[in-house]
Amino acid sequence: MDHALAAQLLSRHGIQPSAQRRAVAEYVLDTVAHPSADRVFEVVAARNPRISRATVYNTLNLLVRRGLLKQLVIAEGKVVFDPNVRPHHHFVDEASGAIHDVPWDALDVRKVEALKGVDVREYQVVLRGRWGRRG
Amino acid sequence: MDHALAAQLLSRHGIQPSAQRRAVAEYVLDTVAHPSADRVFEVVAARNPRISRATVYNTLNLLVRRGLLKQLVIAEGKVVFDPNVRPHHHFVDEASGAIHDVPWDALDVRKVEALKGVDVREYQVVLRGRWGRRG
DNA sequence: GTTACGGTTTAGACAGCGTCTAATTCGTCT
DNA sequence: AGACGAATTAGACGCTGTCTAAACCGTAAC
Repeated sequence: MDHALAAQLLSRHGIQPSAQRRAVAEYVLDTVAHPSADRVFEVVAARNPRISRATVYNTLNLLVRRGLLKQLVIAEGKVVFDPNVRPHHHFVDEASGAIHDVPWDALDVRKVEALKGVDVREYQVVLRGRWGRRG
Repeated sequence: MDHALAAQLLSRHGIQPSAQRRAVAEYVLDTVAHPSADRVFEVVAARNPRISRATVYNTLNLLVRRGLLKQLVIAEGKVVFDPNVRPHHHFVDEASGAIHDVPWDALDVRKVEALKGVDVREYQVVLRGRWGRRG
C-alpha cells in the first residue's frame, strides 16, 4: 500500500496520519500474513528506524478500535492482526503456525440462531491441520 | 473429583500419581471453568501449599500429552485447559471473558470436506457475544 | 536400617508479549 | 520565536511460560 492511500484511510477514520502511523498502516493494512504486534514492529522498524515498540502497539490498538483491523486470538502466546474485517474463517497450519483466511462462503454453519439464552455477536470456524496438501 | 479416582485416572494413562499430580488432576479434570495454568496454580496451591508453579505447568503439559486435557487458544495472552477432550464448540462471553462449552451437535458445520488442498485434523466454531441473555 | 538409584519437585533465573508512565519531540497556530 | 496539545519515546513493569541445577522423594537391594 502506498503512502498517500494509507494517509487517506487513516484520515477517513478520524486518525491523524503521522509518519509513524502511516508506516504501520502501509504494512499492516496490506498483508495477508496475520502478523503479531512484534512482527509488525520488526518489519516497520526495518524500513523506518525512527519508531518505537510502544508506538506500534498504540497504533495497532487504535486501528482495531477504529475498525480498520481485527485482532485474532488464535496463535499461542500472542495476538495477531488481520486487515480483513469482513466475516471469514481461519485455518491454522499446525506445522508452521501460519494462519490462512478461509472465505465465509466456503463453509456453512447452521443452527447458530437456534442457540438459546445467548446473544451471538460474531462467530467463525477455526480449523487446524495441514495447509497445502492434496485434500 | 476425589483422591482415589484422580490417582486411578493418572495410573491408567501411564502417569505416576504423585501427591502433586493428584492435586492438579483433582481440580483440572473436574472443572468447566476453563482455567489458565496460573489459575490452576492458585487454586491448587490454596489447598496444598507444597507445590510449585513449575510442577503445575509440567503436570498440565503432561496431561495434555497423555490426552486427558486439551489446550485452547481462545483467551488473550494465555492458554486455557479443558478436560472435555471430545469435539465441541466454544462460546466466549465478551463481558467477563468466561468460556463456555457448546455441544458438538448444537451446531452444524457443512462443506468442511469440500475444502481443497488442505488436510483438516480438527475444527470448532468459536462464538463471541453475551452468555446468559434471553436469546 | 542404610545405601543407591531414577524419577519428581523445587526455587529462581530467564525470555517474550503487552501495558504504563514520565519526559521529550513534533506540528500548528499565533 | 513562543506556546500549546497531540504524538512519540525509552524504559520500567507485570504476566505467562520455559529451563536449569539442586534437593527431595520412594523403592529395591543389601
